[in-house]
Amino acid sequence: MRDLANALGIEAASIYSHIRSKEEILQRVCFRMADEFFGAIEAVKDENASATEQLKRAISAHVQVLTRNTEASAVFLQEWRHLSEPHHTEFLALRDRYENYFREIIRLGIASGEFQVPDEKFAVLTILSGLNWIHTWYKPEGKMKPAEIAENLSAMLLSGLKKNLN
Amino acid sequence: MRDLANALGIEAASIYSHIRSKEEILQRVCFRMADEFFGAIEAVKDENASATEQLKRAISAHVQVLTRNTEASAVFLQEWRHLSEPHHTEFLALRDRYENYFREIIRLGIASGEFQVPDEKFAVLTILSGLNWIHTWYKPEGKMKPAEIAENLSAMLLSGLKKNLN
DNA sequence: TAAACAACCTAACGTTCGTTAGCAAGTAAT
DNA sequence: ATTACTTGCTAACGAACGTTAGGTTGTTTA
Repeated sequence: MRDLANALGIEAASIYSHIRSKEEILQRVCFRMADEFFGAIEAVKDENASATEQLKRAISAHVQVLTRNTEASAVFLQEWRHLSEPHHTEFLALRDRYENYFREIIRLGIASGEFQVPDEKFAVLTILSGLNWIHTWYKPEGKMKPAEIAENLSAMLLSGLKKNLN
Repeated sequence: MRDLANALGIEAASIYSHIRSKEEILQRVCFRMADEFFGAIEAVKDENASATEQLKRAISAHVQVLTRNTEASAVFLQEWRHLSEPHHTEFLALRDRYENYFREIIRLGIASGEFQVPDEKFAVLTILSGLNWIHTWYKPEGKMKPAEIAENLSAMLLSGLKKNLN
């Protein structure tokens, strides 16, 4: 709190004119980011597109949110564990719902014959882990732009490392 | 420290008969795990195998270490940031060296025509992110065994989601 | 058998933590 | 013009933190 106050140029105690507690900050960051992720993914939702196309768009949306808010994303991805009840439970429910977006796409892709996957849930976890690692190395001033990152990720996750003989 | 002492059934102050400081525990865990990872990957090293085979073995070795030490792995993957100098710098150097193992395999695979990759460093990061996410959901009593996890990960990372038309 | 050491204890240290109480000044609403 | 609200302040609270000092007891080592 004293560090935060210092960064704001005010006294630690003054923070409490704006928030009720330290945990409230955590809650706000976590649930605002959840909103951002849902907003982004819902904006690119398109029932008529192929599973491949849907997945590409979802990945792109996710990467955009992640790179636009690197610090809040780090909190969202790592610090939600420290949420107190009932927020902890609520957060996990939201995360599940978000994962289900991806799961639906995978399911659709399997049904349409586009995808071939060892395990559905496992596939989603691996995809999201690849996406969620970005915040640890992404730098806005780096040479790889968000759109390019999304493209590369889509390529790797869809086609893998193996040389494509098409 | 008091929590740790409680778990050990002794007083907090008694811990200091065994260690110099709290940070020493962090250092020991981090560098012991680094040893484990290096040991595992060096044990499966085989210059004569194909890049595909080498990558599969490296992934398997990594997953084995990760699942055999879930809690220490969490520390190794997340808490190294809190290492003080010079250990912080030393740790990063080790991590770089470890990533280079994978990078070499990718390079080899590109040279041999086995792999096709948008960006070499990016590929390694995505692979390792997929591996290092495991500790957040893996349960020894779960139905997916380490060997199976490694196999699924290899399949996903090598071939991607797309249906293989071989 | 004496000395050294290991592993624990109790008591307490100084610091940092999140937070509250109470007050002052500026701004907005009635 | 009075009231109420906002945003900041100083001072301080109790709790928790990592750690040290100094002592006791049992086990090794010389």
